[in-house]
Amino acid sequence: MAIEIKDLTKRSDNYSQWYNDLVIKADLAEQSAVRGCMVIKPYGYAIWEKMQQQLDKMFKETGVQNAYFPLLIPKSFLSREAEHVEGFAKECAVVTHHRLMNAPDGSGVVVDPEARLEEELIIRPTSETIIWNTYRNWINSYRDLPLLINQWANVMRWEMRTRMFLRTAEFLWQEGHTAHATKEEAQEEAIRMLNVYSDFAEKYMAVPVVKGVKSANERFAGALETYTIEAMMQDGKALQSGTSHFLGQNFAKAFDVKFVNKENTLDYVWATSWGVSTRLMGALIMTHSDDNGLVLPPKLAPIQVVIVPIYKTQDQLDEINAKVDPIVTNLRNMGISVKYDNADNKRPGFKFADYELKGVPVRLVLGARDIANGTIEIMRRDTLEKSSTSLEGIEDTVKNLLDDIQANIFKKALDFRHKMTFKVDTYDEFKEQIEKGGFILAHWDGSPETEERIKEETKATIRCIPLDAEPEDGVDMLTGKPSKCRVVFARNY
RNA sequence: CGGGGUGUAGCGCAGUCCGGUUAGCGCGCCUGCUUUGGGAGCAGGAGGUCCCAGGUUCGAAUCCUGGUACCCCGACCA
Repeated sequence: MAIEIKDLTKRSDNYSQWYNDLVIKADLAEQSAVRGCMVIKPYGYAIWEKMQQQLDKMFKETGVQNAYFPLLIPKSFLSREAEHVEGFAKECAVVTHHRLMNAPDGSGVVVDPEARLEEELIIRPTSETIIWNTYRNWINSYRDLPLLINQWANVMRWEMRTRMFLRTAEFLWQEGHTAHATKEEAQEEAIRMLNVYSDFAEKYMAVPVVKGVKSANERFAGALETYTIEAMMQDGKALQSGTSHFLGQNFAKAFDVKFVNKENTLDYVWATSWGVSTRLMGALIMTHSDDNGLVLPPKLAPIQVVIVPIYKTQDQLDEINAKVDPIVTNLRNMGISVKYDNADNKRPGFKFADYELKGVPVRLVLGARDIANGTIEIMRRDTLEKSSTSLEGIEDTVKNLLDDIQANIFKKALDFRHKMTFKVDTYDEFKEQIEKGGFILAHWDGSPETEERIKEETKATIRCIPLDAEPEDGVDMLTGKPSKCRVVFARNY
């Protein structure tokens, strides 16, 4: 397959264009023919699969099981929970007919007007309603609880403006939906899953996140409490990367899901839902990448090590092949994914640039010069540093380097976030700083009106009230009313 | 739904103002030779409904009318 490689837009010139360019040139995804939708290409999907596998493993370690629910939701389900329908009604795709027919004038195919559905079906924007309608039949007694279910699915939200991975009309995600006997248990579950997400983001994606709780304005439609992990992109904007909701008894009441508790009385169950999406791909790309292309954390890179031979003759290639084969075998036995690219239809310089663009963490280069010296060239993608190292023990060198890169890119991102986080006490300072990007820690009086006004005037919203926020008495920078801790303000994606 | 912009080869574009050879350029693709330690060079070749419909004209990618698609900036949102 031909890959057209041109220079990427520079990050500093136009951050959004750089991002868009990168997604396309690194062969992750492309715009589809369908408005606002995206084709995820094999390389992009391979990264998503690595994410899925790890998340799925982490979910199962907490006792969650996978299941699958229908794509289509009867319209009436959506209106059962008032806030929920209010939150999603404006962005739903609706199925109204079930049949096509040949146009009477022979111009093609038209919708058969006879085939109108009695009740329209909604393409799920999220699955709370259809799942809770199902849970009514699954839950009778406290012995059926907790019910911990996750589904991997696609959902559709008819967004006005879309950006690849960050906001597409259709996206892939997982949504967990749990039912519990007590309020406390459900709240614990919501926090537990938030911690799973933050562990995944920080330990696997190498993306540092702030854990927190959303203000009422930013809360999920139908939730009593929404928890979030917020990451900072390289342009200083925030990206909400995962959410976990404590839903109280709202959905249980809307769908009449009752159980008999230990005291033999009937009660509504307590619920949570939580999800992360292909948006995490956007977070991954925007957090680490540079002007040479993608930088992938070793733990999620589909190819962790690429080996490129340099040769003039077939004899030289044979000799290099013989040296490389055992290295490939040894690395694979260590659980490291390796690509030996000895294709002779591309020159080494092209391969170097191409694998850098694709974010392969470690590159090994072996040529006649190395064979004579018993060395091999090793390059790390995060810093682009090259060095010549002994061929002896190269497997351990690679292993250590992968670990080092994983730690280094996390540290780099965390340092950046610290550098771009500011404490601000006056509204004038706030307005000045928000233009420069970053997270702003400021006091807030807790009222939706104040938040709304700040949003209108500065486009900044409260990303979250950090869970680990230290109590600190202060006053709201706008209203002067008392505040007990600082919250995180930022502009966001 | 407001405000801008663009539809010309697989991709990126010039040409349109001021109508006139066979519609061009770069990248990619195919063939051959030479190359290979940072995105190869040379030679040859293939590839077009100039978004669609109608109009003006001897003649339309170019002018006029209508349509359509997509992109960017806002509002909405993970």
